[in-house]
Amino acid sequence: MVDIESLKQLALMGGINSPIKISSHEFATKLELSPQTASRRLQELDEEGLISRTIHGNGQWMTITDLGAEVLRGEYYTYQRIFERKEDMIELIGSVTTGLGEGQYYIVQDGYMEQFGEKLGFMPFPGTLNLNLTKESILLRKKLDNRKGIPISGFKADGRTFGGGRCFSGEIADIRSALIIPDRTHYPGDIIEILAPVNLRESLSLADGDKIRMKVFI
Amino acid sequence: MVDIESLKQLALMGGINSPIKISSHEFATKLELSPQTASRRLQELDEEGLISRTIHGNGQWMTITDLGAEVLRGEYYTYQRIFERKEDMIELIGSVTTGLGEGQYYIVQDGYMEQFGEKLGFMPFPGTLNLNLTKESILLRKKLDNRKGIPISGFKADGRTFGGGRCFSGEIADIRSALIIPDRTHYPGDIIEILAPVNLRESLSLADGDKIRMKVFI
DNA sequence: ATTACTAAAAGACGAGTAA
DNA sequence: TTTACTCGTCTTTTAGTAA
Repeated sequence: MVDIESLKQLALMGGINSPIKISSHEFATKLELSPQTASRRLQELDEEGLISRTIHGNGQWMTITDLGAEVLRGEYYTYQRIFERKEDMIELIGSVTTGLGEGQYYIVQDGYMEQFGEKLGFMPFPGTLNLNLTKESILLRKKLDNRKGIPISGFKADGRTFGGGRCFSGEIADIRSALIIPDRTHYPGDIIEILAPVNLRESLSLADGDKIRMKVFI
Repeated sequence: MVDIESLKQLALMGGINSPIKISSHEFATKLELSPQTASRRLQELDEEGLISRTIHGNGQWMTITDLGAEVLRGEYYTYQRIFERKEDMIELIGSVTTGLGEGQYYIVQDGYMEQFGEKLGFMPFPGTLNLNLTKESILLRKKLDNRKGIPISGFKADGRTFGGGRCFSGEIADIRSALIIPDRTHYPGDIIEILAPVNLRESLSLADGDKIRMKVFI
């Protein structure tokens, strides 16, 4: 179990962008803990790669690593999910289908992955799950057409252009996931592409044709 | 220490607005804990008044109480503070002064209090701390004039009208606080009114004339 | 003053069990 | 099936201490 509490405290002290100097004793006071425990917690965060430290005789300088920031951001997004849960939530139902295999090529691009990590709060498994929507869901899905969603910017890399798109947060069988809609989509409206932190096909033991429902927050 | 982890999980399951039915075993699975521990954690949350339950033979219905939601929201705002920390932060310096005593009358109005709780993430102590700004700080404060801040809407109650205003989150001596600026202020620009979850005068042992600095996120 | 070790005290967990 | 108790075990914390 990650000691999110200590990490959060360090972030509040400003350690997320720049190194901060702090002694175990100071830190202990903040957390209402003994200096020994504070010291040990910092050691543990260090060992887990969530912070990096340089220790001096009179304290230690530390920064929250990218990994640490990612953990905190994930936590932040969890709360966002709790409190920003829109009244409007649609439930799309569709059957699992095998896409053109293009999805993977696109989403693994650094230019996309970075944005996903930052804006969705998770690093997607490098592949999308495609659902062939039912007729009712196709109509429901259209609601998304005039929603902003979470914008993903286009970029240039390897001498070519990658287009932008929009994401919508959601859940599949309680797994946090996101629907991604490219701005210039080549898919008709009856197929959706889904990102998740895990391989949904494996995690949920899905095969082509299986029906599954996805909650989408709009 | 509050078991924020369990509370968060319940919120994710939807317990924040409506009662949810769940068994210790289900809950244990989610949290990767034994049913015994899950059961005990729910008991504790109940005893602390963070959730309320009605227990049946085959599970229990529970809702997160207002107190519980407040705790979670506080957590949410903490992360907001970490991640939405604006580059722009100003530090206002001023000396403690006794206001006209009007502040209290206004802010205790339900119409305001509800908004404070929701938008600031804390329930303010029913009274404001007034600071008489230094010359430099008066200039700095003007930066806020063209910032949106956190809008507080006006309302009608008891047959009269209460005006709106803007708040700016900040910190005084590490205590989360907020500066409040009424839309139609009667104060000149050299005095600011500060809200905090505690009585700042007492907590910080302040007397009139004491100099103190407040960080304001703009 | 630090950090961080060891060992004792405190607390959390989960198996077993009753209702 | 539940919830929730007791109790042994394991984990975490803190006091004491060294560097």
